[in-house]
Amino acid sequence: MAVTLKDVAERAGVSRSAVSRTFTDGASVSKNMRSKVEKAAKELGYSPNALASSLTTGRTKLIGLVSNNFHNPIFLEVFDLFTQGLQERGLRPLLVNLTNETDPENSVRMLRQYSVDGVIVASSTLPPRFSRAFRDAGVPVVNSFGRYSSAPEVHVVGVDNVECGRMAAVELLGRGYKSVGFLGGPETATSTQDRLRGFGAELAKHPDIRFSHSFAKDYTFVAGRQEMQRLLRNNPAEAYFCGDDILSIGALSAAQDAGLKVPQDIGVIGFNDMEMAGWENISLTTIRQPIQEIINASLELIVAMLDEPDRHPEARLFPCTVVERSTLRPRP
Amino acid sequence: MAVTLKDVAERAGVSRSAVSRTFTDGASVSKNMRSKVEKAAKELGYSPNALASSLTTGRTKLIGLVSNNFHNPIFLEVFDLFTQGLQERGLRPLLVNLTNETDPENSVRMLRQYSVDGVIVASSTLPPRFSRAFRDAGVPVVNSFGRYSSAPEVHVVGVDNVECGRMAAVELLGRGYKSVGFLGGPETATSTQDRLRGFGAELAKHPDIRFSHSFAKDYTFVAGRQEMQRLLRNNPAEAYFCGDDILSIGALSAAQDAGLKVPQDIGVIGFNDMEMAGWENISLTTIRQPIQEIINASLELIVAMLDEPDRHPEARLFPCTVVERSTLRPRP
DNA sequence: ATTTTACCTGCAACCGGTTGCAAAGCAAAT
DNA sequence: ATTTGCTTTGCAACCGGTTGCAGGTAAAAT
Repeated sequence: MAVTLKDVAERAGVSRSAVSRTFTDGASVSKNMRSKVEKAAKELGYSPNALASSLTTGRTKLIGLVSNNFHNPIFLEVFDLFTQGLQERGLRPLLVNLTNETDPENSVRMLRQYSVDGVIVASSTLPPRFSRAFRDAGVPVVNSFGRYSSAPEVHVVGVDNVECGRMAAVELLGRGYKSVGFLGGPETATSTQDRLRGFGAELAKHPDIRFSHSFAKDYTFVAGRQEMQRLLRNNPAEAYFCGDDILSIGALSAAQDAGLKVPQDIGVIGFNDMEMAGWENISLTTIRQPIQEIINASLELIVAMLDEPDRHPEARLFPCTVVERSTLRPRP
Repeated sequence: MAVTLKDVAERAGVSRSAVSRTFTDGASVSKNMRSKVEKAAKELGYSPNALASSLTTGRTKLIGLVSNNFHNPIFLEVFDLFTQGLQERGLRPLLVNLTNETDPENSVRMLRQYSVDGVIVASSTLPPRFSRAFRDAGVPVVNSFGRYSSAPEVHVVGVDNVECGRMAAVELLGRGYKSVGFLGGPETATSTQDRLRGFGAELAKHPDIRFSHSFAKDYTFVAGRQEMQRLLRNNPAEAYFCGDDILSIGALSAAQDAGLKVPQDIGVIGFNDMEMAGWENISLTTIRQPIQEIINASLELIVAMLDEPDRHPEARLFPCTVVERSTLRPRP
């Protein structure tokens, strides 16, 4: 069916090695030989079998792209950028959906069967034991959007969530809100914990400000809306820092239904700056996470690890910025 | 590094073939042998290399998941369902991002290098020459969300867009709108053309109804908003059938900015029924595309083609349904 | 006890490439 | 003309599995 090395070799009247060499760069082939082989290859429509070559080279150029986050539109952007970035570098993403998967062993096996050269874990909610399991299996790992740790076990690329929490607090304080709330994502997500910590730390400097916090069940519209509805029933704060933009939009919807005007009656600041946040009918003030930079750095790291698998784990953190739109009242 | 068949064979004191056979089902192995091998395998942490075995079996269990649509949140659902479905069937998705790719040859080469067993083209906007190129390369193809044709060149799974256009028209007429518009996606997309055709065909039966049509540049919020802004400047229709939900939301945002009340002053019906359409702050009346069914059928077809590559191409179409929410006025 | 049958197992070749090694080719240097 | 040194080429072994075939073994049939 498919045309192989041998076919090309026979057609060109040369050895199989010669054909192989013309298709691996850095190999020593004469001009003459190369053109002969290329001619034959073109005539037959040959393209080398990456899987077969991986057997001897030990490189598949396959990268596991692992996530459990298939409900947050921001991850569509993430997948887009990752797949394009990998393609540009001659790598191919093998997508692994870890929704409902709790056993790291299982996913490790799945990826090892395909001898991936590396794994990118793109998730802020996947427990660290997954990344660890990949690392223990000897596969290079980068955890994108993962938790920063001063002694990272695997490469981590993302933002400093503690700092982001602080930033949100500063922003709210700067606008003169006297009572603020943290409406976080799932309490178990480390990103949530970290942001709350930063948020709380900043507010601790201002004991006159009333400060409360609570958590939504997931990073979803419904969860954000429900939690805000609950909050509104009982002496709500003047402004909330929400766990992400989707939660914010849910919260805004609850506020709107309650007849509250934004930003006059209640303020909201989100997190991520997903595309939707900029839509005119939403116009969410939010903290922008530099996705493109995070992804570029992740790709850079994973590529670097291909040559240097035992590279010492590092954390690369990028600063976030406040994107002002219409859901916080102006500074006094 | 990795533990191989040979290692297990040596440890168990048996031949390599024996090990191979215990891991391929349907092979003839005695109970005794099996337990010996499994013991050794477990002790060494062996799992077979799928790529190596693909060399002889001709099966990689890799399926190319090809799309150019990384900006429409509905596709996150699509990817979610496809990846889960493939995983459940023991297949792995190799994701290919065809954004900005115009040359089918190139993508064929990419997938052939990895000897994918099949390709799922998940896109309503990718030109048919891509699917055709895969088919010509001898790779089983299913085109999901593709255009229905009475003589399909490849397997197509989706909806009857002509019928959907008709359905939208019936719905608008039923609500007593006297002037209606079609605000389509890119004119070049076949799905757009088909829906317009169905929409127009139904309206042709009602010459008293004013009917106009125009196209947005992409299936995006911005494009929908812009096009609606343009329409509003010049004697707009009473209700519009938009190319998809994202366009609808953009259009609604323009209407809202113009001070129009929905559904009193203007009506909108969308297409897809993406998650967001159900959000309370959007509450879009729309035509639901049965995504889950489309994806299940696509998976069924691709799996069937693995055993029967020359299966005659067929089209599987699913009926759409109107999901009533709040953007069309009630029936008289 | 002998033959038949069914089931297991190992050998060795093969899948489609890669690569170390040695021989061959060639040009420059002596 | 011979030597030297570099480049090019083919041979053959190998990567990690699979599989047709033949020989071996044990159970069933005679």
